[in-house]
Amino acid sequence: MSKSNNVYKDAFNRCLRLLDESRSLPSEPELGMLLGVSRTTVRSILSRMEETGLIAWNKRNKTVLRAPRSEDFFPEEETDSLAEIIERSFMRRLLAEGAEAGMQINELELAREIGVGTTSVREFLIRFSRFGLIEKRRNSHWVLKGFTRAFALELTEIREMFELRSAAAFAALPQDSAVWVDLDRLEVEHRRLANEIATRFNEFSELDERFHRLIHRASHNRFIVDFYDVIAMIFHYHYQWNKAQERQRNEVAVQEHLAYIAALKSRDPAKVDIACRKHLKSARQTLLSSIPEGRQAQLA
Amino acid sequence: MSKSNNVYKDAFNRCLRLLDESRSLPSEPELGMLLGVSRTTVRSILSRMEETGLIAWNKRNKTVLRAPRSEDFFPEEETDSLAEIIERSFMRRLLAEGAEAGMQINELELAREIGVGTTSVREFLIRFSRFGLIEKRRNSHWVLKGFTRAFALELTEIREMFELRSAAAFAALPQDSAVWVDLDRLEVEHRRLANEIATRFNEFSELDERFHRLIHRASHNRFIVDFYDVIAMIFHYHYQWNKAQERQRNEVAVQEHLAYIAALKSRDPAKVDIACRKHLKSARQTLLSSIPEGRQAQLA
DNA sequence: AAAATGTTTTTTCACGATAAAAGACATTAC
DNA sequence: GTAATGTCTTTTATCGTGAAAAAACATTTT
Repeated sequence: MSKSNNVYKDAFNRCLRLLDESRSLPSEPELGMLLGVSRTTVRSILSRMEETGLIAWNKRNKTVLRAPRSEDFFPEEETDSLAEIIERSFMRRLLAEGAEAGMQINELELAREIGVGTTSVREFLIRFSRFGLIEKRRNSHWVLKGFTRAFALELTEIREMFELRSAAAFAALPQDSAVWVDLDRLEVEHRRLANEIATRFNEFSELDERFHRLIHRASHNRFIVDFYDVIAMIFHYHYQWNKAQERQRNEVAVQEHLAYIAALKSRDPAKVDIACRKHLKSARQTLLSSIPEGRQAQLA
Repeated sequence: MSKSNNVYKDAFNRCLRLLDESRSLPSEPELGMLLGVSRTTVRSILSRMEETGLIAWNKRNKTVLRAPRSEDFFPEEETDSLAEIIERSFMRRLLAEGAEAGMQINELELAREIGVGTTSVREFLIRFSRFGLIEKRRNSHWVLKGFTRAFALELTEIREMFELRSAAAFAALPQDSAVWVDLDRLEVEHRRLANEIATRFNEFSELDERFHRLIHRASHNRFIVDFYDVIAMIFHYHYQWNKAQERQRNEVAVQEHLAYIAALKSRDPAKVDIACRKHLKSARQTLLSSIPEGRQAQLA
C-alpha cells in the first residue's frame, strides 16, 4: 500500500470549503500557501475538481461551476495521517482497558492490530516516548510505565515550575510587545465563553491550550515551549476520558483564567504569582481526581 | 545486509575479558546476565570460542584452554550499534563544518553519506529531535536550529532550575537513604582525581556525569532525570570539541564538586543552594565560552 | 521581468522481507 | 524438582522498494 494520500484528501476537503466563498480560485502557489501543501498536491486537487464538474480549469482561470455537495467530500476517516491513527489506537488501549504499569508493548502485535507496518509503529513509539509513559529496553520490547498518580504528580511538578517562570516573564514583557494584543483577544473569548458556559462548556479545552501556550511562549525557551506538548497531550485525552463535572470544572477554570489574565495585565509580579499558583493548583486537583483508584495502587 | 551482529561482537569482546579471570565460565543464563544479552547470543559466543580453541565446551563444562590474544577480538568499529554510528556522523557534521541555523537536513542524503538505510536515519532524527537542535516540517525536511548561544542559554536555564530543585531534594533525603553511600563513594573518587589531576584530568567528564545524575535522581521526577540526557549529550560533544584549558577547567570543577558534596552532606539547604549555584554558574560560563563567535551571530 | 503554469526530479513515508537477537518451550542433568 | 541445556518461535532492527508529496527546473503568460 506504501503511502496513503491523506494529505491530498484532507487538503481537497478544505479546498471544497473555500469554493463556497468565491466565484474563482487563486493561483496555484497561493492555494498551496492557503492549504499548507505543495503545488503538486494543489494540482491533483484541481484536476479532481475539474473532473467532478466543480470547476472549469484552464490555466489561470479556475471558475467555480457549482457549490460542493456532501458527496464531493472525502470521508473524514480517510483524511487522518497514519501517525494520528496509531496514536488514537494506542491511547485507547492505554486508557480504556486495564493497561497496567510494567506491561510490555509488542511492536508487531500493535502493528497487526492497527493494520499498519511495523516501521510506522516503531516511529510512533519513539516519538511517544518523550511523554514519559513508555520506556525502551535495548534490542527488546517497550515497557509501559502506566498513567499513574506518580506520573501525574511528576508532570504537574514540571508544569508548575515552567508556568510560574513563563508567567513572570510574560508580565515583564514591554508594553508594546505583540503578546498583549493576543492576550486581549483571548480575554474577549474567555468573556464570551463565560457568558454562554451552559451551552459551550466543551469548547473550553481548546481555549485553555491556546491560553497556556501563549504564556509558555513568553519564556523564550524551547524546552519549556516543547514541554507543553506533553501537557497538551495528557489533557487532550484526559478531557475525552473524564467527563465528570466537566461543565462545572470548566466554569471554574474560565474564571481562574480571567483572574490570571487580569493579574498579567496588572504586570505586578506578586499578583501574577498568586493567580497562576491558584489556577495551577486546581488544574492539578482536576487531573489527580481523574486517575482511577486502581491505578494509584500500581505505583509500586 | 538487514542487521549487523554488533550485539554479538560487542558481547564476545567483553566475554573475552572475562576469560582472563577464571578457569571456567558460568552457566549460560548467568553469562547472559553478566553481558546483558540473551542466551541465544551467549550460545553464539560460546560456539565461536570453542571453534577458535579458546574454551572446551561440553554442556555445563566450559573450560578455558588459553588466554585470549588480540587477534581474538572483533575490531572495535564493528561493535558499534547503527544508532551510535549515525549519531557520531551527524554530530561531526553539526559541529565541525559550518552548520548554520536554518539549514535543511536531508534524510536520503544523510543515509547515503553514512551508508545506511533511510529508516535508521529517520528513527535517529526522531530520537534526536528531543534535544531541541532540529525540528521537523510536516511531510517535508528537518530544519537545523543550530548549536547557538541561544540554545546554550535555554539549556542551562532549565538545567539550573532542575538541579537546584534536585539538590534541595537530595539534602532532604533521610540519613539512611542509600544515596549517602553513593555520595561518599563519589567523594572518594573526586579526592583521588583531585590528587592526580595533572595526569588524569581527562577522566573528569565521566565522573561529572555520574555525580550530576545521582543528584538529579533525587528529584524522583522522570522529566528531570530524562532531561539530563540532553545535558549529557551536549557536554559529551562539547568536551570532545573544545579542549582549551581543559585541565584547568576540570581542576576548578573538581574543587567545586567537593564543596558541593560537603554542602549536601551538611544537609543545610542554604549551603546546598550556594554551592550548587556557584558550580552551575561556572559550568554555564564554560559552555558559553566554547561557542564560537560565528555561531552567536546566527541567532537571528 | 515577475509570476504563473507545465514538466521532471528528488525526497519523504510506509510497506514487506530477512537476518540478528530475544524469548518460549521441551528436554536433560544434577 | 530446580536449574541447566537443547530446540523452536517470535520479535526487533534494518534494508530495498514504490507511491505520495515536495521541490526544482523549464516554459509560458501577462
